[in-house]
Amino acid sequence: MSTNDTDRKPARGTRGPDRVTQANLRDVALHAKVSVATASRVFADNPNVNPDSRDRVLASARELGYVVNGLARAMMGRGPQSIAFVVRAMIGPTFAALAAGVESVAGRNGHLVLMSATEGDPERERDLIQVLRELRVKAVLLVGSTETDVSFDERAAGYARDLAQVNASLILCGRPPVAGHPQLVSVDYDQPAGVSAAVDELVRLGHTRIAYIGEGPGMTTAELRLHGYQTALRRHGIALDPALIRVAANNEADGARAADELLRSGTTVTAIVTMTDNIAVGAYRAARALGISLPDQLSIIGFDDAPVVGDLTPALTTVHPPFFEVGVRAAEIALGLAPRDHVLLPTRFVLRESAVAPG
Amino acid sequence: MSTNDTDRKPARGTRGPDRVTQANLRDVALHAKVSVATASRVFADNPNVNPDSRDRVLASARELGYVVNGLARAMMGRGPQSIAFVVRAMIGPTFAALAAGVESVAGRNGHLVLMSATEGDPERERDLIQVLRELRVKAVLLVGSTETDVSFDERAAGYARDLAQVNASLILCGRPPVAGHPQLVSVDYDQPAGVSAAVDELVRLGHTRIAYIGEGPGMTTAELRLHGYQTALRRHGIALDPALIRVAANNEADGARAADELLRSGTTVTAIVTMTDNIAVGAYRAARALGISLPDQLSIIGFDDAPVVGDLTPALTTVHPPFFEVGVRAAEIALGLAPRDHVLLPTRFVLRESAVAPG
DNA sequence: AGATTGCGTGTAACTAGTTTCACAAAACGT
DNA sequence: ACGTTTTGTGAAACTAGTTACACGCAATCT
Repeated sequence: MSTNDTDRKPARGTRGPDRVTQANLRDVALHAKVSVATASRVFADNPNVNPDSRDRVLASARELGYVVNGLARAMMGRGPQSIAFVVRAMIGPTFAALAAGVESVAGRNGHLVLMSATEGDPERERDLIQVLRELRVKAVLLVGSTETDVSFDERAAGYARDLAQVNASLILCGRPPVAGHPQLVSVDYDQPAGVSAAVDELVRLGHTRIAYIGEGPGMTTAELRLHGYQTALRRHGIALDPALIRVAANNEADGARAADELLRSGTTVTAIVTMTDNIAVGAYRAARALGISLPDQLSIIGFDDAPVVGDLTPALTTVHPPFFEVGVRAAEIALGLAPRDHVLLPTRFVLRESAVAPG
Repeated sequence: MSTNDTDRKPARGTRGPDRVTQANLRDVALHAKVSVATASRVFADNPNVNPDSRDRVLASARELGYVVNGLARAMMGRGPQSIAFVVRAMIGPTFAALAAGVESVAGRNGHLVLMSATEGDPERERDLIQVLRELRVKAVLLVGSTETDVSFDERAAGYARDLAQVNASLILCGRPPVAGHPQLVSVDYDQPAGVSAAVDELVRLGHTRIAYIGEGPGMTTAELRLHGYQTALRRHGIALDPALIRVAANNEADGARAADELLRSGTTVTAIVTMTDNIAVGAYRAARALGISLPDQLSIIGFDDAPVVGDLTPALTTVHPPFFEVGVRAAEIALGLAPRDHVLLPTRFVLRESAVAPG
């Protein structure tokens, strides 16, 4: 035994010169005069260990500053697993609420959450999923609106296949199931229904000249919300007027620009439904700048129920999407706590001051 | 060789019955008729590999559906490392901006970001850091306001020590350095200076009865911002009136409650500085409800420059903290791209409509 | 008393990679 | 043609754990 002892240099690994080599399980076992197996059992909370040995191992661990190597553990399929949260950009309360929902479930169940942003770059997306696959994450949540073209559908199906290879799953959050690939589970909120509810309310109030401002086609959220507007109007027997549909990027400045153009176009408009609260705020600005009084001369309804919009003048009527709940449900599926079925959560229409009967 | 072949059962590991065992490097090497060492070199992008062997290995890998095991790699100190982002709660644009800053740096440098919430529970915080330590993260960013008592300071120093043991570091974000532990690096923005700038502007406009509404003592952000108010008043030779300092939780409803009590207390108040925009929005509500006209009868200045507050009526004057930049700088230190020095970033005063000369 | 059960433990074989070292063969220089 | 480098490769020893299996010994059961 003593030969074996001297045989082993104090720091076996010949790494960096300054880096004090970390004590490992072997060192602890040796110091506690037990086998590695017994030492391992102590840290794995295996009950079949003599209390005496356990104490010696724990004491040695403390003395040597031993910290279990979670990576070695993970390799054996032990220890906490992780799920990945992949989003286009970490922006705003939407991201925060979704992330919080995911983390709350993961945290409660001893899982870790990896968060990454793709910046909309498919190459980065692909690289990221490759890395996550190598790290054997349990699931990848692909969060948010995505391109509506087939290229995304195929990409996503490829990711799902690749992930399945390592027993991981892909879950889409905040966008609907992919057309040709029903096995690709989606957790979404009913975006068209949300916008339809807004239109319904305006029609009920007596509006017929209802405009829509939102992003142009290409992304799921843009198309779904526009679609909600169109189907609601059709359902009410109101003809779609192309002059009433305007394209704007999802920010206040461009929303203001689009609203300004719309309001100065000469077309009669008594109400505007916007794709997002951001655009609605832009519409407020444009209307104000043109001397249009809100809400009596123009009703505006947003979407997202962002913070503070309820304190605008007039308080913005909007649609509240259950972002936190989407995160929760997606995480539950990711962890196998819920069946792998598509989920479509309802939105809540929030009637405030900005929608009234036409003047 | 054929004996060796049959000797190995197709699925060596006797794991779950349905789970098709993953091909590993040995399988690939065998299939490509090279040694594991050579196969390893192929995936490690080691140039000393015959193109012919490389092709055979890659072909075998494809055929067997081989995915490098990143966990095994990580154990060897290869592959992507990760940094952890630990926050009290994943709420609002503050969290989002900080997270985005961290992720942008980490992502660009091939690192992964683990995000977790403590919910303010020190036990969960401790467990979390233990897990992160075991997983050999490169750094833990402890984000946001923390308790001001010594218990936190000691806890944090303990975390730093524990993390140092595994060559990881602790970085505090959005709170100042810990008093007795200067080695504990902090990345913060100048919170007192931000509030002071708000007070300075109000004094310049002619206000002397300037109230403050914010959280009570106990957390760093609450104390720093209040302190900025107090020092600015003192600097201007204005006596501190305890009746002008009100406590409110950081939300609109409680901000409204506190503002209501203040405005109905009989004390003269011509301006309110609030700890956060949330509270400022509550103050708007309370003032409105009491028939006080904004901004001519009452100036209000917030802090955080949350989205949409610039579109309130009147547009909220506030202080813009560089949250994204804080995240960036913290991540740079975490990755060793910047020196381990304390960072204190400036805030930007955003003058809008809610602060005017007293009526 | 003899058989049976069960606890505690160690050996050795796993998890899946990387890397050092030695050694051959090919390429290059004289 | 001969020595020297370069290149490519494989065996084996590492990274740091877990765990199946066997075995000794003590406690309980017939």
